Amino acid sequence: MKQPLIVIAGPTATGKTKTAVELAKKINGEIISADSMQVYKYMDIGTAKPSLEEMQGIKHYLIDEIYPDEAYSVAIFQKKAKAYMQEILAKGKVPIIAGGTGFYINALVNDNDFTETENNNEYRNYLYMLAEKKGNEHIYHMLTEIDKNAAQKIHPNNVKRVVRALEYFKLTGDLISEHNENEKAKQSPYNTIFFVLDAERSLIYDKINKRVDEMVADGLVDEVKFLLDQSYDENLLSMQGLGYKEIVWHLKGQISLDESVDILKRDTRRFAKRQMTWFRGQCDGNYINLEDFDMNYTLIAENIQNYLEKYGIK
RNA sequence: GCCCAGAUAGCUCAGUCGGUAGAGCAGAGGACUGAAAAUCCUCGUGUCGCUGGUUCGAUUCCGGCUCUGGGCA
Repeated sequence: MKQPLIVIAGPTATGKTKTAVELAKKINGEIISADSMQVYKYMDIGTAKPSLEEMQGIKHYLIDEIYPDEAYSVAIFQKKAKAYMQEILAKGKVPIIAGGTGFYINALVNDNDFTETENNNEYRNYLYMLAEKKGNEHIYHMLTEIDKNAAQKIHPNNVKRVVRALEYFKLTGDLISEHNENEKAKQSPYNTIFFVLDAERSLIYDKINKRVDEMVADGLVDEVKFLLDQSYDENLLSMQGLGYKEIVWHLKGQISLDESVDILKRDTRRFAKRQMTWFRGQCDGNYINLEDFDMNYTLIAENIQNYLEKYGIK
């Protein structure tokens, strides 16, 4: 019997956190965050991190886990999330995965293999330099010679992925295309029950626009200023998050606050769209339309609970 | 009231020396397997303000009207 795994996903600003908390209260659960930005300490407003009140006494994992200059990745997420799942189960509670980073969720659900390798930033930087100097086609051609199948799937302009494919070969001696195929063919070790929060596009965009305004009113600019004052560099991965890079531009005097807010709204809308594409294409989820429940998260959680009971999961 | 300029894609505008039109932005769709809030790919038909006229044919020329700027009174 496979272990059940409850996932609550959906685009940004749809209320994943609220839903997860309400559900946790009902089924004696604890929440593991699948979010690539809420892991960072000090980054609260811009990541829409739940406050202690909003957590309502439910324990959350992988929130405020690391400092903004520490490394984080799918592999780290997966490793930690798996450990926390066991911890929660050992307590006799139910782990609930909640978050918007689809890539992370997939890695966990499918238990993808991330064999340990050393960091090799030198080679990575070398490849970037090559792309810069000789053009994207140059490193793409290198990939064609090593791993034709991978090259076929990656667009030459997608330098990031071309570099990763080359790097993967350098580090492991294996072809990334083979690795990916093997991982895709794998059966998930879990009995995953996947819920995707959803709503009319215009409604989600509306919520995003409002939420960004609220973030600014709540002191987003000061939060970014604080991070910079703590000498967290603007080039850090964490500082590339939505709401951080845009405000940095403003603080550096490149654009007005209004402009940065408009760009932030737009980029967040685009992000939500990408999330929806991901969930649509990658995940076999049960869609929950917020409007069907009048945005009432207690009702939504109840609905999820009923579903779980119906299928004998909890 | 008079004069001038404009009225074209959701927005800002280009253009058609008369043969029903195109950029940027916004937006839409997709990819993704150790950076993923990242990275990358694809997508442009709209009563050319309304209404008469000239013409084989008008968004394009001419007249009138409406609206919006600016100027003069």
